[in-house]
Formats: sequence, C-alpha cells, structure tokens
Amino acid sequence: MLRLTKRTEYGLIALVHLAERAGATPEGVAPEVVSARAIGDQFPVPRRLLAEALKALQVAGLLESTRGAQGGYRLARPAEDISLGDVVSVLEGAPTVTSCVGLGAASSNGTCEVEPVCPIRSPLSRLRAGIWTLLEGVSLQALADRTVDPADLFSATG
Amino acid sequence: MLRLTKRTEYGLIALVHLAERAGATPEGVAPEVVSARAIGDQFPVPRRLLAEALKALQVAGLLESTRGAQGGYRLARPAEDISLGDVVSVLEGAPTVTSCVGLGAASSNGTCEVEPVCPIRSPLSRLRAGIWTLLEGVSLQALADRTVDPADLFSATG
DNA sequence: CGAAAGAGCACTAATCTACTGCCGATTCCC
DNA sequence: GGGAATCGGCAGTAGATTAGTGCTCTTTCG
Repeated sequence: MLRLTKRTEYGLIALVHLAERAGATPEGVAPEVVSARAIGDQFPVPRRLLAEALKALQVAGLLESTRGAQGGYRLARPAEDISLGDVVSVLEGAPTVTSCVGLGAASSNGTCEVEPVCPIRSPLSRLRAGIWTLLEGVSLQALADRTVDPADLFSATG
Repeated sequence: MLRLTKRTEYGLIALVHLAERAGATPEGVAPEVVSARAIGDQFPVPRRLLAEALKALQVAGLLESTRGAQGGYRLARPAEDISLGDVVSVLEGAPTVTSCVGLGAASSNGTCEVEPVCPIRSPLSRLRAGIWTLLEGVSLQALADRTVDPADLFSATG
C-alpha cells in the first residue's frame, strides 16, 4: 500500500547515519567506518535485516565495506550524489516502471502500441513514473537534513 | 515495494475513464453514468475487483452511484478537485504517515518525543510524508491528461 | 414482471515480508 | 600467532497482504 519495506527503512536509517558521520569528517577518505553492529545498537532494528540491507547497498556500489575487526561501512560517494532513487531501487527492487506494465498478462509481451487497452497508458504506471522521477531528484543529503520539512523534500532544492 | 495495489490501479483506470467522459459532457449534472460492467468490458480488469474499488470510492464520497438498470457511477466532484491523495488513501488505506511511525513497536505508543530513537525521525517516514504531500497536489485531471509527461506530473501544475 | 446494475458476504491460492540462526572468510589488536 | 570483531553467504519459518472468484440480495428502469 504505497509503502516501503522495513528493509528500505533500515537501509535508509543506516545511510542517513553514515551520511551524518561522514559529514563530521574534516576531509579525506572518511575514516568514519561504522559497523552494522554499531548501528544496530543505536537503533531498534534487527541486526540481520540491517546487515542484509547494508550488503545489498554495498553490492550496488552505494556503500563500501571493510572487513575484519574494526571494519564496517561507509558511503561510497558523497551523500549529495546519492539519490533516493538509487537507494530505493536497490532496496525495493526494480522500479517496474519500464513502459507499459501494470495491466498484467494482456500487455506483458512488450508490444504495447497495438494494445487496445493502452490508450489509457495505465494511470498507475504514469503515477509510478512520476514518483520515481521525484525520488531520483532527492539526495540522501537532503533526506538526512532534519531541518527540512518532509513536505518540502521534493519541491525546492531536492 | 513502493508499489500501489491492483485495486488502486483499477480504481484509477475507472476514475480516469470517468473523468474523460465527464469532460465530454457539455455542462450540467454529468449524465454520463458509466456502469462497472462497461468499464470492465473496455479494460482487461477483473470485474469483481473493479467493482470493489468503485464501491470503496463511492463510500468515500469520490463517486456517486446510481443503482438499478441504467445505473452506474460518475464523479462526485470535478476531476480537478479530486487529488491523487484522495484516491490513493481510499484505495490503499490510511497513509500511515501520522507522526512517528515506522520503527515498529518501539514507537507505537504515540509518545515519540521522548523516544530515544526518534532523533532520526525515521527517514522513511519523512520520505513517505513527502510523497504523500505530492499526491495531495496532483489532481485526477492532471493524471488523466495524457499529454503530460509522467515526469512532470508533480512539478509544474499539479 | 424481467433484466440490468450496484451491494454484501466468504473463501482460496499465491506472493511478499519480517525475522532468526549458524558458519565461513577476513582482518585488526594483543 | 591467537583471539575477537566483522563482513559474507545460505536456509527456513510464520504471518500479512494481495489477487482473484462465486453467489445472492436489493434497487430501479422498461
């Protein structure tokens, strides 16, 4: 129901946390490597799930991981260069906003132009596409900035 | 996964259809009453589910229904005055973007200010709130207008 | 009265979600 | 070198949500 999964939530919490830590770093290569355990201790999130989310983000290239003792995660890129679209697509799976999806078997063959139904171009698909575009435009940094009103997240800066 | 249910899709399809029909009407009290069956015949949607969506929309006051033969549905308000937020909240259920939801049992009591975790104000909650605000700003009319690029749905006019 | 069309009600199958546990591979610290 | 911390990989379970279908009742037009 227009909801994001816990997995995304956990990942987002971790990312925001990392973003703040990274921000505190003077410069250089972000020595702030935070372990999954550390995050799990700070927030009431199941460690295993958190670890999964982090792993997924690492595989996707949004996070860099350091193994072994003293290891942990850190942002692979500055928070400004990570869009919510990136994060959500990794954590929630593919957007499924390709072209004409949404009407089930009838339009699953890919040829949508001759589809007698396609004139409507599934409103929901358009909606999803719109939302998705928005997510692309908002950076992790903006989300992490708690001084920003959620309502303004997508409007002005992004 | 950030997805809207089929139910919403069906409802949206119906609404868009009705909006177009209503637009064709010269003026007055929209004689264009369309039956669920008629819609079901035009689009590859399960009639039962479509009917459920329509019923829900009627109960919520977005649609008006006429029973008996020759009956059907029509928009209770002009398409410009129906926001996607209205539609989605009816079809998908409550937004769940009240205040501090999203962290499960820990913050389910309502008192969130003393919550030791709340400093982060669950990123996902903020995200949801943002998306929701957007939905409020887009009218059914805008969605129905197929000349509008999905990417622009939320930006300019709304 | 009969047909059309909106309500109301219950049930099933499939998918997704959330969570948990255990062990192997790495790497730092002592 | 050994111990401990941490990431990484793999399997499985219980619950919730979603999608879909059928049948009957009530209302209303013709």
